Amino acid sequence: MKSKRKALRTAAPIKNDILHALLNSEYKHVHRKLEQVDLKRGEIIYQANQRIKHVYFPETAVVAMIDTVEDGSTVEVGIIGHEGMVGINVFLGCLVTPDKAIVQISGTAMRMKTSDLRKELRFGSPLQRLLLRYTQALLAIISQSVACSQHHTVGQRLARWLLTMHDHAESNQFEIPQESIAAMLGVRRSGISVAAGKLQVARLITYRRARIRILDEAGLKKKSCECYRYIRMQFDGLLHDVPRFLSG
Amino acid sequence: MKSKRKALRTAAPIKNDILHALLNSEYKHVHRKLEQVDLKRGEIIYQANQRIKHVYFPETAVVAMIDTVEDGSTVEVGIIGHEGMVGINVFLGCLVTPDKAIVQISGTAMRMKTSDLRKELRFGSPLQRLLLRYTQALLAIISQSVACSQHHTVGQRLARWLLTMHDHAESNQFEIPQESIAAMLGVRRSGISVAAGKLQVARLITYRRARIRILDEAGLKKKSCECYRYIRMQFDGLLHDVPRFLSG
DNA sequence: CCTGCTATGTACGATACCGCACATACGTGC
DNA sequence: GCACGTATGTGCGGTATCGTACATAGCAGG
Repeated sequence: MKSKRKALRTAAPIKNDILHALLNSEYKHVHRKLEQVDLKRGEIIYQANQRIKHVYFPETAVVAMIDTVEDGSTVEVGIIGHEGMVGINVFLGCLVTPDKAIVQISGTAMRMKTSDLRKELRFGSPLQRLLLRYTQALLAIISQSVACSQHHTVGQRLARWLLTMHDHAESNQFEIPQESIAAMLGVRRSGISVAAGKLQVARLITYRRARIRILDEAGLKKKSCECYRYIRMQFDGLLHDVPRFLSG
Repeated sequence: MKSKRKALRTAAPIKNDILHALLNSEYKHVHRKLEQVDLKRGEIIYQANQRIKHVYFPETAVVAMIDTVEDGSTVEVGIIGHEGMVGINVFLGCLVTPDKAIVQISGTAMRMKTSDLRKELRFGSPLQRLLLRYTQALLAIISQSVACSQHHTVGQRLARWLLTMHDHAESNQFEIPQESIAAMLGVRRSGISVAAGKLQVARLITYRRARIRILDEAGLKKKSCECYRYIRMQFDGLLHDVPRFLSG
């Protein structure tokens, strides 16, 4: 088992969980349609209502899905890292994306043409099962976001966001200006400045010119709303067959 | 009455859009697993984190999906009427529901055992395609709800909610106390009282002891945020093969 | 009729966040 | 070192909403 995986990895280390979970043979098949790309922070992968050309399986990159309302205000509806896929709408049968997708943390991703994904989605395939399950997690997380933006304070939400980003970055340091965080939470930049300032005096983070360092994860969890744990639980559930899920 | 209902069921009038969209032969097959039930306003169909025993295809009933946060506050994350199915998580491969489902408008629904649905979900079946597509719409609507609760006022959101409910109820009168509306929007009851009062003096609605009547739909649309149109568009898209979707 | 429950209207201080403006700090390129 | 663009800190009046409390109104039952 271990050696098998290792062998596969030496050939081509698979850093995306969905791709990694494919059976060996299936992956070998899918792999030919994949192409590795570098994604840079700020890069816009999808514009709202644009036709989707590729879906992306992030490896080290982290991508945010963003909704924009008529007055130009924005809010993040979901975050996608190595556990998921960007472009779930293709899987659900839609050719355009309702929201914008933007790279939050630079890194690599594997991408595949929309048409190729559709071909790979043979009914009953492991890939299809994995994507159904990922959709389930995404739905749960987005639902929780509705409650979160309605009931939790900017301070709580900032802590939650930092923790989630920290998990995805797999580093306790990453780069992002307050302006961007404000756009994600749908609040003023100065609101983030104040909230981040409080976390800083509490010695939970340091923030210096777009470079954030997490100092005290446990402390941040205390400041954060329950949504962090909830989101974490959803993502963790994807990695192993928890009994709540059908094994398929 | 019983014989009449039986006759109705065999004859045809299928009031749920998903069931209705099934090919004739497929529906005949599925139909044997369906059972019509009456749902009363306030009835709780699912409790959060409970195992799902049945999925529901509303006919005249309208059901809300509700998220509850730790301090007990609630918010509606989605609304399901004759266009959809309650229990989409089963379809996505999960045996429990993350949120509560409660009947908002009394009426009928067809229901099916979870296990039966899973059997019917042969890969590639029309039912599966319809549910994938419905999931897509649901995802889009919930995403929009995140933006809505973040950026729009209670007044706008109330107007949006009334319009959406009005569409689902297919009547310009329905019953619901302000307390429930407040729980849906995640605000205080008195906030609804004030906002509804404004709509009343503007002669857009009348509100008398839980009985709401829509007087001026066009006027309400003007007060409402864009989210109404957006949600409406998503639901309408389910009914016909819009080019954005794969016909597949 | 009175009683009691539910639904609604209203008021008021507290607060979180907004919109905006401005000053300051950092970092890059010259 | 200096200039400039970007990032951050801070302040202040304005407003939406909160939390709470209380009064009234409609309705059902005895």
